[in-house]
Amino acid sequence: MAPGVEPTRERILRTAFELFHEQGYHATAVATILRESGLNPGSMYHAFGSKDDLLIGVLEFALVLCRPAVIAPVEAREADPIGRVFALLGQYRAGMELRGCRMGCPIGNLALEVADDHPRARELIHRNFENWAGMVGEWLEAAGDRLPRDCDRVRLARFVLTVMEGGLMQARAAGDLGPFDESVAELRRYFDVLEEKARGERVGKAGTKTRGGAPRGPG
Amino acid sequence: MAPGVEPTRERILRTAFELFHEQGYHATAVATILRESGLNPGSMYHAFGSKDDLLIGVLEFALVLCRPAVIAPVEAREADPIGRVFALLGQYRAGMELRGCRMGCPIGNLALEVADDHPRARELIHRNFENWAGMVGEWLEAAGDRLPRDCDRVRLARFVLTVMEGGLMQARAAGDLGPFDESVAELRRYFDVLEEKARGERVGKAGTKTRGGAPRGPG
DNA sequence: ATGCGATTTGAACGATCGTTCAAGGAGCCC
DNA sequence: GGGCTCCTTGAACGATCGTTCAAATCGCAT
Repeated sequence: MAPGVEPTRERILRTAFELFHEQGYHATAVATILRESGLNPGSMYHAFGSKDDLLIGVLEFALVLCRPAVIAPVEAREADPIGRVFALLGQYRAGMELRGCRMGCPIGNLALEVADDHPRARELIHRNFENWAGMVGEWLEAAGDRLPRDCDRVRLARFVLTVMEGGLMQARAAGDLGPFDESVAELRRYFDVLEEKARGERVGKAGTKTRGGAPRGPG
Repeated sequence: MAPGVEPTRERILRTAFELFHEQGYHATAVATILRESGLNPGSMYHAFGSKDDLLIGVLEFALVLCRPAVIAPVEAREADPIGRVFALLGQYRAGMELRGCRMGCPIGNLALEVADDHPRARELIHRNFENWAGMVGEWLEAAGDRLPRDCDRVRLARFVLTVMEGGLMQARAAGDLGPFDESVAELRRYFDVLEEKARGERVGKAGTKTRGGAPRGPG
């Protein structure tokens, strides 16, 4: 293959991913995917047995794409683990703003449109969510004692996803980022409370166990 | 019209509402709506100019249905204003459980499927959300000084919707109510914190004078 | 050059999509 | 009963849907 020429399979996947994100699964015709990717039916049906198979491919594609395309940019820009959570939310916000409050989350959209009818797709959507939340969970683990001892990091990470998806949905319906911003603000307030509680736990611990000093650990 | 015979228009609306909820908008064929409602194309196109018009009708229908079908049962069962919030979430949970973690919220589904392409539908979905959150907001207002003074009731009501929609989405993807329950548990914890803070404000107010700024009048 | 599997071409298919409309009741006022 | 309006009937339409496949072409080892 000549350099710079995208392999057929990936070209279809990328095009389909974009179109599913823009229009949804059912509203996207195979003919449109072919036109946008500049390919013929036979090429697509050589790579994917059906439109449903293509959907599965797209969801596997998204699973692979998540860390490099979504998580890594945030980690590059923001070092603080809790700061990263809100930087991630800010990144989705920026995307929505660019697109005029349209489209939202590509996985979330498919979740509500196809999860009930395509068992394999449902499973992959679930894994996309778990993958996303798992990476946020790593950040929350890294936050260490800045979060309360009894705070379930995995659960809190899923909650971040909950707030993001719910916020994006309402922002899209409103045609305005207000509902998203307000949801994130409530989440921020929740995190503030958690961090404050953890601060209390640290000074209590410092008094009885280790030497006194700054509540924060080593930089 | 004979008693007990449902008017054509309402029969179509109810059938379409159910099918849109079960299968989504694009996946539901007009022919299916006609079959399920036992009507002919001409009857439907006499009442609604197009499938898109029917979608609008369904969203107006849902707007009217919200208080009697969703809010009223909760208010009948639970008297405590904050208890009502979680009773409402419990009601959606029960629905999801009955349906084997399928379908989710009928409005939320349409929000992600059609909001971008149907401006009038987007507006009505937005009004459905605002209506729902407005009623939850009334409960939060009624909670009076059980919530902190600086707690924006309207914003918190939208946050409840955010958590519900995000939780339903993940529960559907997981095929399990776990993610919904965990999201609601985090919200419960948030409410606990807010209520505790409000308790602190109440004893502070009863004892010493509050800090600067215009003190609020009696709730 | 030749042979051969992998890939692409693009016309064509049957099914289903949303929609139309001439014809025919149903109910009601005069 | 006649006439008018409102509503229903159901066959049929053109468009578009996802998909197929025989033929052509490409990539490459021999």
